[in-house]
Amino acid sequence: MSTKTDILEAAMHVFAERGFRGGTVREICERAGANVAAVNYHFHDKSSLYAEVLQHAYRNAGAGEAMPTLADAPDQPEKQLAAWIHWYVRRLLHSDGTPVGRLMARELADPTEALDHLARGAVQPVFSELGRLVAAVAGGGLDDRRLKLQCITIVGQCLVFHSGRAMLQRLEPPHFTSDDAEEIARHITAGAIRACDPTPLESRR
Amino acid sequence: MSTKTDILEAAMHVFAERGFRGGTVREICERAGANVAAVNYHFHDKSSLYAEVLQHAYRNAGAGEAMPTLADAPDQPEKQLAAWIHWYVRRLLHSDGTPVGRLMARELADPTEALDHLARGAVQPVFSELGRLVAAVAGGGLDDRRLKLQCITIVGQCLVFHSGRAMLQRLEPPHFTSDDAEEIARHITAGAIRACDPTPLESRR
Amino acid sequence: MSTKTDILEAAMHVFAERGFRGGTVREICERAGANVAAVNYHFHDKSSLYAEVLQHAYRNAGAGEAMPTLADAPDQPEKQLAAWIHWYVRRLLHSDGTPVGRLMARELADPTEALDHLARGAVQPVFSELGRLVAAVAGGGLDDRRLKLQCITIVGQCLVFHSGRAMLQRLEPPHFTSDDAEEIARHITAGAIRACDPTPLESRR
Amino acid sequence: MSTKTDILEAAMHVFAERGFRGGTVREICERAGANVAAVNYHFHDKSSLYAEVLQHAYRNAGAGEAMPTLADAPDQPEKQLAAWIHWYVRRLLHSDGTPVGRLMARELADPTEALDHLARGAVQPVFSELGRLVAAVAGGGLDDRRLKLQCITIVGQCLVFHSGRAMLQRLEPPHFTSDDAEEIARHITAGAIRACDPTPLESRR
DNA sequence: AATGAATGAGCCTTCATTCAT
DNA sequence: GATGAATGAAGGCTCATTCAT
Repeated sequence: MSTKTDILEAAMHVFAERGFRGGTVREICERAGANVAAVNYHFHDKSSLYAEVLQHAYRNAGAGEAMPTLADAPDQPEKQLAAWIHWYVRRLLHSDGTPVGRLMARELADPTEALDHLARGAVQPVFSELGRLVAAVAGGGLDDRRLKLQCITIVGQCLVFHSGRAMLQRLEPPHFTSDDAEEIARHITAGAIRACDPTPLESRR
Repeated sequence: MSTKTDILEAAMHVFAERGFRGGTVREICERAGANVAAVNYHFHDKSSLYAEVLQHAYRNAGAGEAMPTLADAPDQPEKQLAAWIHWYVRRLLHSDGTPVGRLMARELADPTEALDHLARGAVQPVFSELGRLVAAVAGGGLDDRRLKLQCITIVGQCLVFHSGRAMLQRLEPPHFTSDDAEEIARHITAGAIRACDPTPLESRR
Repeated sequence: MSTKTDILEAAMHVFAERGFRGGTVREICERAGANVAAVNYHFHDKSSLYAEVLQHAYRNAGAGEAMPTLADAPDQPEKQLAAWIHWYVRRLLHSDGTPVGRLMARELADPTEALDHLARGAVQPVFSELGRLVAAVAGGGLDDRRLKLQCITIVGQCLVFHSGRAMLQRLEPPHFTSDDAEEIARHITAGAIRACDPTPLESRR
Repeated sequence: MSTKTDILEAAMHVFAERGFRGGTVREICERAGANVAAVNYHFHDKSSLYAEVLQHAYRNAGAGEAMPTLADAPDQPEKQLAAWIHWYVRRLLHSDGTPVGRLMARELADPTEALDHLARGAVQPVFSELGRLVAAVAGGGLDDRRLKLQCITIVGQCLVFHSGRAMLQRLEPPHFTSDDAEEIARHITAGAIRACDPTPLESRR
């Protein structure tokens, strides 16, 4: 049983680094210390292996740290939202263990059927929790549509530091790295809390 | 001269649909009605063709509309920032004809050397203009680092509606489409302008 | 294991007939009854296959007979030198089976990196033995430089009957063939022994 | 008419350096400052160009220095033979102008129909002269067959320093170069004169 | 349960040649 | 007389997959 797991682990890294097409069965098997035919033997297909890799990666993704929820401190929504954003940014930038981020980015650029499972299984709960937190911070001042917009833009602000990494490195010589996770999180949190202020823009003047 | 353009156009679509590795020279040439050797003759390389496709796509993306700049109305920075964001979101979501978005997403997920040229040549000026606009709106109230953070998060909020498209479709049944460009742009603009307010968060309470 | 040998054998003939550039992997594999990918699998490269072919051919050339050495009869250097020359000429002209001669001639006319290996691995020991024989016949009467000159010219006299074959056929209607190996060897030997005589040319008159 | 000559000249060098198969029409035309189609326009074929190149090369080959003949000094055959050998070695090693030697070596390793013309037109007269010189030195002491053997081995000794160049460089660190032409020629001459001595080998002891 | 050998499809590229101008 | 654009055939190589063991 060790061989199968070894291949899964090796494939995760290879696919993350080179993509589905770029990663070769030979490299995966070499890295796993297995035979070239092992992939076809254990997973029938390169595609099937890839699907299992995505599942495996997502299952092991949240292993590191528990997601902060509103339920943890129902009376301190702003603090919890800040904690959530910080947690999310850290998760994106510190890709120490499993390279979920890269796999995810590739999957978004070139969706396969594996994305469906991921959406429902792994992303949905995280996104729902963000919805609850934002709603609590806004205190009911946002309708459903604006609430969703707000959640998406928060996620977008976090994601850009990961998915736009390659471009940022080429754009801003003193670009942001994983060391700046806290600064980034504070910036996004501040913007998010202000945006939840139901007061219309004009009346603030 | 038509053959070269035909190949460029065909390659743009093929690369957008299948990626650099997945797209084959044969398919490109077939689509362009040219010989397999034509790519080599006109572009020397598959890689070089890809690089030119990226440049071509990015340049022709905003071909319809000129980018709003601060210089167009120096005394109305907020209006110009709003215009810029609207322009940028529209550009991302209305990919009529040229599939810039997919090309860029793929390139970011799996950078090739073509990204270097693109960053310096085409992206930098757009990003710089955003910096000028945000600085003007903030009225000097932001230091350099916070200015950059703000620019990146604005771009991130726009991008997520495009790059996260595949996920949003699977997450929110009434998801946002290109028809909602204006609503999205308004939301992002509002947040951006509030974030430029130099008043500390606490004092507003 | 048969496939690998089959390919080696087929490649030897194809390369001998068409040269390294002219011989195609496809033709080799067809001749060996193997798949096109077999070359890559067993030899990694067309070049590597070529290198192995050269070694294989040179090694199997003298397979029938062992090279005569001075050590075989230390007190009869002239007889051993004669034997060596006879052996060498026969080896060149009787290319039964392995076409070493053509391979070598091509390689010399258009050296590849395979020549380096060949020189150090296979040719050096043969040439060194000739040096020992000539030195013994000369009885110490030749300095190092003249010794080397003598060895090279002996080899040259043998080689010309093979490498110049194509020209000799066109020059001398009753040209020399492999049947004349013994006569040729005797002629060269006689010249070589006279040349080893340390007496200056003039004093013999 | 300049273009045609330019191509001929360029092709001569390219073919000498890379061989017939290795040299590309494109490189030749580039070097000649002509269009890619020029070769086919002026010579119809790559093969036809090659044939004309060989002819051209041989015609210009002896341009440098006149061949020493017996007729120049009928009473000093040894001196003339020495001069002839020296002339021949120099011609082989000093490939300053036209690279005839390399073209010839390639042609020998892989004969085309062009070799027939060369044999009769350029090589035959040179070889015949050598025959006359050797016969004169031997003073009638050699039968026809031994005479021919002797001529061939003389040529072989000269040739090996050119055709075996690549191997000699890899075999003897202080190998012989074109600077050593005179030393080489003296060595070969000495051997040749001794070999012409009709006295049987045994009687010299 | 697992493997080393072997396969066939397909890819990028090169090259001599042709053709309209 | 000469050329730039375009072609088609072929070549080396890679890769996922299969098969006998």
